[in-house]
Amino acid sequence: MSDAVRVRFPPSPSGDLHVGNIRSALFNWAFARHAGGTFILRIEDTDRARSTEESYRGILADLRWLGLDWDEGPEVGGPHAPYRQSERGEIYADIARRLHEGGAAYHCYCTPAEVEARAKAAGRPAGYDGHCRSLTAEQVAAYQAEGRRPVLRLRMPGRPIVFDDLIRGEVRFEPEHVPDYVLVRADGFPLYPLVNPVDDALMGVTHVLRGEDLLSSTPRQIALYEALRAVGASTADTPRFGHLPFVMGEGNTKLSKRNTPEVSLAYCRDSGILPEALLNYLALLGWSIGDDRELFTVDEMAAAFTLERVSRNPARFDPKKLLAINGIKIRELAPDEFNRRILPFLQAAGAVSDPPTVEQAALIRAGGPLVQERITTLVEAVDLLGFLLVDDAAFTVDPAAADRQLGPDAEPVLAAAVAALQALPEWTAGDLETALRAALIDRLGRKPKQAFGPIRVAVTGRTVSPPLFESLELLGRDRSLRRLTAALDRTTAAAQ
RNA sequence: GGCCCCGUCGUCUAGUGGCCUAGGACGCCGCCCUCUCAAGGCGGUAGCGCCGGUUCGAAUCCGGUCGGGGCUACCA
Repeated sequence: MSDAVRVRFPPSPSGDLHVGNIRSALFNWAFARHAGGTFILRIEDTDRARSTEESYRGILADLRWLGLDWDEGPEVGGPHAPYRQSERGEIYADIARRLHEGGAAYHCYCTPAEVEARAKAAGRPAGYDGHCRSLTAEQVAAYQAEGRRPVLRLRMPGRPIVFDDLIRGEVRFEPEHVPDYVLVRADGFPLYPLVNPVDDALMGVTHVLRGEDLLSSTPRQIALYEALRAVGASTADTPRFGHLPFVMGEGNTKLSKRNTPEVSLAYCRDSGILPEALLNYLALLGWSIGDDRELFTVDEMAAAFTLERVSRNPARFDPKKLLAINGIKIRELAPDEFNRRILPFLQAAGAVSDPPTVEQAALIRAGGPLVQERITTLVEAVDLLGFLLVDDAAFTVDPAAADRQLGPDAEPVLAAAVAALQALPEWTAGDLETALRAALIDRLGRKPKQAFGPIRVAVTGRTVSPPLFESLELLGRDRSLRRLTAALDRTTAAAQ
């Protein structure tokens, strides 16, 4: 028996990946990479009503976007294919039959209502009472004559189940709290409590790292592993279990897209969160690298990842901190890389063609560094660079910005600016600054704020922009002057 | 209700009996820089849920209590 680490991430394709899922995928991935083990992706889509092909494709795309590569699973294959449970129906049917024939599981004809009624009548807590554990042939015949169809239940061992949780330590369950449970529905549909451990066993999973919501189902899975071995359906050792703390929403609420859109990976991607930032932030939710450090790459995380440093407390998801880390990661990008990353956002906004023209590419190359340190998410690059990239015909001045900066007061400023700039021999940031300071501050006596505000709005259309003189240089003499005179005309007209 | 898990600044965390008058980060507040917005620099705010016990000594160990969460399906 090899001691190589094998872990898995088993999402259900019934929606977008959210930060809770991703954190779980990340920890499994890091654990596998740290140990030089295998990271398996398995799609739990037995529930056809809730599973969609779209979601399935989305999950693969999301994991690739994040850079969490899997060694076995859909599209990459592996020795235990197929890795989609919807394609493994025969395997589950066979295992169920062997569990039944081997006596580890039995047919139960009780309806849920009957089970509940008996528990209530006996004053016991809800749960199955083992009623059908040893039915006689006559009783079975009678039930069948009634037209009842049985579910398959696992026969739980009548002893405490104790296991050493990798994160929480020893956890113990007494037999009366873990009743016989359903493996296969009356219509033959195999349930999660069967298929999940069966696949783990068949795929040789050695460590199960998952959310703590599954802690109380662990004794049932341990019992199933034992049953599988008892009937000769598997020789796999029971894996080690480790239960990760929850990732919760704000307050003490559950994670929800309603109050916190950032929990959705799709939202993060579309708003310009970097995958490396999302991963770095999520790593902090329930794990620490130590040494008062919290910025690192996924590879550094994998190198350092151990379960001893996983926390037992639930963590609140904090979009503010995600954004803070995103800003840092954006600033860490090499300039070319930064420009490459903002391109899709500029294109989506219609500011740049696909592919960009030579002129657009040059403007992005020159303008990128001006905005890199002033944005928190990549979409914001559109707001800051848009004035530079749009056609003159499409250029507009934000009305609120015009109200604030292009009133009657602005007229002399704009007039002086136009005059000074028309005469300027060299159109460079340095010369532009010298000329404008001389014209507006020295000669007109304006404060810098009052001097440059109107020019900024006239030229960029906004009160917030990249540094003014560099912006003017990039925009070029003709376009700048045209915008300044347009603004001047406007203030003049308004004054009359 | 029963069973299980958890409890350090608002939030994420460091802390594994003396290095803790509890460290870092985000947030927030103030100041500096400054053509806007950022970035950056400096400073500040704020925490061991509570009660007992063990010990020379407890955020750290034990018990209890209170609080939060999960599970208790023929969902996953």
